[in-house]
Amino acid sequence: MKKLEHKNCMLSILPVRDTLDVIGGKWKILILISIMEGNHHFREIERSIPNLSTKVLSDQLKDLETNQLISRSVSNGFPVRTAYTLTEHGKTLQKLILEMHNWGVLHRKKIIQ
Amino acid sequence: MKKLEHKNCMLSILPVRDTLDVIGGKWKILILISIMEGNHHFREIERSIPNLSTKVLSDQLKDLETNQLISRSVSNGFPVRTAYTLTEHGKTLQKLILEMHNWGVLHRKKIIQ
DNA sequence: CAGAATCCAGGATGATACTG
DNA sequence: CAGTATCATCCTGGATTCTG
Repeated sequence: MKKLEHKNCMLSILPVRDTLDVIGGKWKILILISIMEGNHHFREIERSIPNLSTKVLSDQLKDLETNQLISRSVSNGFPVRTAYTLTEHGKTLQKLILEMHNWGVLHRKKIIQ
Repeated sequence: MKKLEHKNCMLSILPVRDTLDVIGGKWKILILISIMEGNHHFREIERSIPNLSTKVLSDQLKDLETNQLISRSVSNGFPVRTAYTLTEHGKTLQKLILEMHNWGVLHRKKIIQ
């Protein structure tokens, strides 16, 4: 079985890209972690993450909901009260986030020195 | 121990962000995987990843080298022949990439249905 | 409180041509 | 082959204001 020239590796890559689409970017993981750590309301999440604007938070929450990582529930009182929580599917991300955390720590050690 | 209002979770988040800075974005992981799979020369890597332009590849390779994930060696012949390979540090990413791959597969199943 | 609507700037990305 | 140089473009992200 000969090795191909410039092997095209898109097949093995697509799932990785899917993952990055869903949790990559500047804010998505931060928002997920914030919710995991107990922040459930819009302003709560917003204030827990420095430099996060309302528009960006709003956009990102929609994406996360579309990808079924979080669910949104709205109270019927006034003022309106919403709550964002992780779905079961969202919870499957925790292991991956932990891995990313660990590697980040390792990398910082490696680079700083 | 009372739970804080809008708990600020930046401390637990910084390492995750480091990781995303290093391997996030549209191309970095694809390039790493391409090298892992046996593509070592500039044109080889370029052709293995659809829609990747030479400028972007060049930029990204520099970033990866700066972060000590890959190393670059140049032959003394003509035409010039370069080879990119994973460093030991770069290899520590393989586990994480595998996790991302697995989660991507899981997620696609979840969403498609 | 929860978010939508606008508007805007800067960086990331891309296409193409060129050099050694 | 292995890139660099330029220039165009897209798009994320950010500031601000406004509504229910």
